[in-house]
Amino acid sequence: MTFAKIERRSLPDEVYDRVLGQIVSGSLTRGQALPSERALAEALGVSRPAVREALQRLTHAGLVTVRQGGATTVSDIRRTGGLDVLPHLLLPGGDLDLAVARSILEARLAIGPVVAGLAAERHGRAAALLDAVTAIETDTDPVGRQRKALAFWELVVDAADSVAFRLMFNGLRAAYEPALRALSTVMAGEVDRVEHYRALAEAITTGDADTARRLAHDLLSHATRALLHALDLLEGARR
Amino acid sequence: MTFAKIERRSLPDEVYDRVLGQIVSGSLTRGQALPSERALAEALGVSRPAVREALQRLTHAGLVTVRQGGATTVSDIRRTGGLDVLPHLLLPGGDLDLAVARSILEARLAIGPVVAGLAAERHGRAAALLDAVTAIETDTDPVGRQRKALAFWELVVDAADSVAFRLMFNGLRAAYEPALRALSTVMAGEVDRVEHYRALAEAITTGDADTARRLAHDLLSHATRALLHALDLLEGARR
DNA sequence: GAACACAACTGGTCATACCACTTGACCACC
DNA sequence: GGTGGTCAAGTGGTATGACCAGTTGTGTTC
Repeated sequence: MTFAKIERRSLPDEVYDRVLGQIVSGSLTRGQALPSERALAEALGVSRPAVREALQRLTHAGLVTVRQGGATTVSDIRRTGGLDVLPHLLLPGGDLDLAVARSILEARLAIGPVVAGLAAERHGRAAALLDAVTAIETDTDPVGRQRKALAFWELVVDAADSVAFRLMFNGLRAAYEPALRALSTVMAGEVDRVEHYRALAEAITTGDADTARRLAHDLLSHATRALLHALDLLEGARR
Repeated sequence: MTFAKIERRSLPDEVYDRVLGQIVSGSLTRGQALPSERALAEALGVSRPAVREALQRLTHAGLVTVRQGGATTVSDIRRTGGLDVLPHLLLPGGDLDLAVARSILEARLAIGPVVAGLAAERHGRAAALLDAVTAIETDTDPVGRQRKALAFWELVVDAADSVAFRLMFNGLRAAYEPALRALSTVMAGEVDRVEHYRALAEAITTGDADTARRLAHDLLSHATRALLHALDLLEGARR
């Protein structure tokens, strides 16, 4: 019997999720006006500062446009949103959006090999990488393995010494983490190939950038292909 | 004589920038405690709600950790920050951080060809892309040209039909835009090659993914090389 | 039709009060 | 010595009300 940390939810966070959910689900569309802060506060049964905090957060996430004296309007997520919206697009209403999942896996596939190559050029630390591989191997739970794989990639992206890739990784990880369980079938063929991770760690620590790129690509393309295959099956079932 | 739009700066935004500046400059380091909301409000001569809004924003940007009843502490930007921190890292105190600039250009170089390839597979719209190329050609101002090139790439990333890449593009653009002038020397060799953009638009609209990838890589690697060259010169001057 | 004034409404900021939680100190009990 | 309980002081979280700043629509005047 274990106890998990209790997740605290502040009122502005609840308001943020409510409004964001309406935007993502399409109930609130681009250009549409939100109720005033006062009206929203009354409707949601919270104070106006709570609504303000949520709206400011939505503003900085690029999801709404606020004008003093005027109505707050919904922005075009794709034009102005940032990576932190991605988790909400991936699991709208709790179900996996396959197109979003595909785009995440495509992005990983584009970035992973380059990051691995840079890490090899800039020399990752052998001990930490091998420890991370062992951690993947040791964890037999599908979700746990994915977490361990993420920890491995965190070390790789740190070794790449690129702040842009590092911050991107943070955003992609944040998107992916809520979907670990939903994606575990698709990801199994990747995270179960421990020897591949080990070889990648080896290539990085010996500075073999070409091999690192190739191995990373091999490793990451499996899940992308599995998802595309699942998408094809879905398309087929639809006809 | 033209007039530019007056940029409104809210008080919470000013507080956010103040605190973020301290974090980015290293005056406030990882794990360090910030003053309480009340103390900070008094020190900055603003109300507590303004400070709250700024701190909540810093929290959601992954830059500080707030605990009810306890002190707000500075987080590790690289571990928890998102892409929206990137502009602040690129131009800390107004001067270009070359390592950050390099990482942005490396990221572009990794992503651009893949996005171009996807756009070709998924067929970008010819007219819009060619209009965008004409806009690049027509604008002779170095900064303006870069803006037009960004508009071109926006069309490309839209044609790629990948929300993950699209949102990433938004973040990278936001990082890059404040540094257009500072980077214009490095970028000139790229944005001045209009015929290259035209060929890329052609490859995308005819669905030639391999050519699109190659052209995108050629196009984007120039600035990366120019910057690396500048970095080498700086290294040499330091010895 | 253009310019102006005004009212109503919106967002922006502040002050104050109170609640919820954390931390440290101290005490009691086993 | 270790555990649990209580209390005070300080922190963040929330609400209310007031007022300021900006926007929009309407009516009036020229």
